[in-house]
Amino acid sequence: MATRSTGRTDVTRSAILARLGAQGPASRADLARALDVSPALITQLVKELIADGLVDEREHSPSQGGRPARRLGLVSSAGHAVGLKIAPDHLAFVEVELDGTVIRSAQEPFDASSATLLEGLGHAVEGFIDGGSGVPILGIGVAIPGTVDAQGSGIVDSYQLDWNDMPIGPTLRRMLGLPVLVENNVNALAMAERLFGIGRNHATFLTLTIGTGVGLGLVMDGVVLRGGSGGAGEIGHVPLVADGVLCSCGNHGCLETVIGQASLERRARDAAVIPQRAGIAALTRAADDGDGRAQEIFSDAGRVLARVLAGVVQVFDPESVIVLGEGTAAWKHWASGFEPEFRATLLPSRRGVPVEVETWTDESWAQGAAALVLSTPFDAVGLAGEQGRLVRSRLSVVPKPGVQSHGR
Amino acid sequence: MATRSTGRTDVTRSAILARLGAQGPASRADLARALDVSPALITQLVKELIADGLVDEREHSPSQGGRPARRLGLVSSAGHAVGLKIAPDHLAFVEVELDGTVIRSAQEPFDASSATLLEGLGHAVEGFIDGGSGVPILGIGVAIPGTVDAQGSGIVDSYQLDWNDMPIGPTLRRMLGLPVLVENNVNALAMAERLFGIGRNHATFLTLTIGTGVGLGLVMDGVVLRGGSGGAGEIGHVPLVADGVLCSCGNHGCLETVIGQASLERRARDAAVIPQRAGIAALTRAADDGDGRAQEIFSDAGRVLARVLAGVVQVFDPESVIVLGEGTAAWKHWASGFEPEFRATLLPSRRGVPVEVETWTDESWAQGAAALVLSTPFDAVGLAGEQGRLVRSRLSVVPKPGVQSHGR
DNA sequence: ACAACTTTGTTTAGAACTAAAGGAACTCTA
DNA sequence: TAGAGTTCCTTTAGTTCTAAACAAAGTTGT
Repeated sequence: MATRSTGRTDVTRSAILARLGAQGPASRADLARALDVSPALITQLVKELIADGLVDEREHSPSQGGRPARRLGLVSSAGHAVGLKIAPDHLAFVEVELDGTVIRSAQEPFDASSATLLEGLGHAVEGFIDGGSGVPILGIGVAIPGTVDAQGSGIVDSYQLDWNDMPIGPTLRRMLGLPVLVENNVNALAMAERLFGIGRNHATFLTLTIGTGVGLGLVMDGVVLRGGSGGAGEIGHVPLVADGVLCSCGNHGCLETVIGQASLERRARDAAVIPQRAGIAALTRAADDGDGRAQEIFSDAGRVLARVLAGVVQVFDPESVIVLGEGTAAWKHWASGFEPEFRATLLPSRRGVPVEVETWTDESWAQGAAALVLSTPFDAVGLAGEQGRLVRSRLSVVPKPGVQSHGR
Repeated sequence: MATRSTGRTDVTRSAILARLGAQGPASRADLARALDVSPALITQLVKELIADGLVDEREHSPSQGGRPARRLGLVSSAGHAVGLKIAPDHLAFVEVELDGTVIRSAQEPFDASSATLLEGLGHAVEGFIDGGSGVPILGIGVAIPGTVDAQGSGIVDSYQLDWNDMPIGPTLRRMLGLPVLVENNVNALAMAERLFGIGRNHATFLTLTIGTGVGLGLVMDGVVLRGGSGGAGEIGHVPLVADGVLCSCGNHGCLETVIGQASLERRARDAAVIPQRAGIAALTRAADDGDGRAQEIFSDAGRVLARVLAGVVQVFDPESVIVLGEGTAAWKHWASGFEPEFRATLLPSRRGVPVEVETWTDESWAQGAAALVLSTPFDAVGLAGEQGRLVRSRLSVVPKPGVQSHGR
């Protein structure tokens, strides 16, 4: 859609902030090149940003053969973002600085099927924010396992949560008076990866998330692809085995029925590799301890995944694949099956595609959610639309540290 | 990467022209909405465009409840584009108007392995242009079966043509003094589809091309995706059969070895459905004439294709799939296997994805190539880069009809 | 037939941005 | 140690675009 143009809001001011936050300190000249604007504009905007207390001048970087650059850094405490991950039985919160570093985090039980879940959710977020540092909150990012309406207003369909047209975005917006960005959890994670993770160095990559299921995030030319109806990346339901096991989606033989967590656990239990009541953690432990049968379960899954993912890499042509999720704890066991099969199945010209594993923590999902907020100043027009503009304006208006003004 | 902004060249002037060309006449208000600029700007730029003879005012459209709109139309003869398709043994040319209509076309034998192929190519294009209508040529689009360097300068690698780092773009640019845009043929076709075909009504869709092989074009949010190294859409080499038939790519059991033209022909010959020396055309005729064995060969292929394509649709979430290529002549036979399998394999929420067949002519490939030129004013910064800017400037400078000035 | 409403198109002041030219601060070469 | 070359940053004048207010040309309701 003939991408936008000038004027209206100060997109570039925010782009500078986002760039400094995401990529670390940089000189004015660096910024001009990176954002593809004239040095003149950077000079002028940086002057304002310094006056506003959002940016400060740091040390000189060594000369590159000419006048040495004066590096600029983000005053990362100038604004914070909150990330929220919604799971069927609990909520996970984080508060992060502009550069993505986690300030604090929390977990809380939650009942996604409760009749009063919307109020409960709102109060939980209020509670988390109130316990905060006093630094103004720019917005709330919410990661959900499911799909969001295309307009990005935050109305959620989720099979896992058993939600249908659930107005998460509108409700939180009304209760909190803050910008709220709702997105599929896998896409949110891809966004975080692009801003703060390995993806920082690639414009076009795939994120593969291994958890209870498998998911795919598609990032092309620096943009997270959402598909026609916000449902891109559903690799878990790629058809694999004709007339295979019945999948939760109603079809038979989806990838998830073969290499999903439940499938691995069942296989392990049937083979008595782990006790009947044990789960994936026990299986991972067994493999770590050298149990050959446990290792084989993972490497078999790796081989299957390899062929499917090779197909996607063939079609999508990414520079890199990044592996994420709770399941990465067992990745080294997956890899023994995955790696040889993956390489052997790729076109010769793609065979060098790196597969990198990102370190995973309990807070990673919520961190991904927070990245939704921090990413908004980045898109010129922006998926984020109205909410993105609100985040931008809050960022620009942020007062000198000290005074707070959340809500409103 | 923080999409660009204002200034520099008159991007929007060209966007107006492209929009009018691609979507037909529209009012000023329509244009403002479509291009996401202010009505004020449209008023001003249209004034200039009318003065330049590139746009004219047409009839009034009926009122929508307020002041009726005065529609604007492109003076489509204001500039032409040339499209060139390169095949191993021949070249196909078309000259099109700004709205994509074909003015004239030509074919010419060609030897892609000749030592003097570059000069030959240049002279062939010169010959075609010189035989033209006298309307200024905005640029040359070249569609090749292979990959182009990421910078878009037009250096080609092609297995089919047996080319390695072949400087098609630089050579033609030097010989002709015109903007030259080189792109993979499948991607060029996707671009044409987006500008002038069924894809006009969808922002996010797949094009499936069936010819000697199968190819995929990915269009998301109106942009043709090229992948990290310009090789996106290689569905022909998705791994399908473990330890299957050896493929030209060096791997075994690629999709192409199962449903590629050569494979169908072999199967038909082995079963004596067609004579030993006959090809796909004979097989199609047999199926058309009611030969059940021929029909089954196609429907079997359709079933296989359905499962692979369902996987891609799962991952990519397009609004629509468009089928193109010489092979569409037999699509109704493919479809009897494809349709039921495709629907049954998709997620319930995707099951309604339309699969539409575009009408196909001998000139379609070259028309796709020409669309490369006509699309350049559309991208804000643009894949097209330098060449796109040149096309834009030629479009703006186009004189009142009459005077010509190609080269230089 | 008149006001109220809607949509289209135009004008004007001002914001966002660029290009071009030049000053500032350093390195390299002779 | 002087000049030539680089890279970084700033200033100035001018372009592209927006926002806001308004004029134009219709439809609809009473």
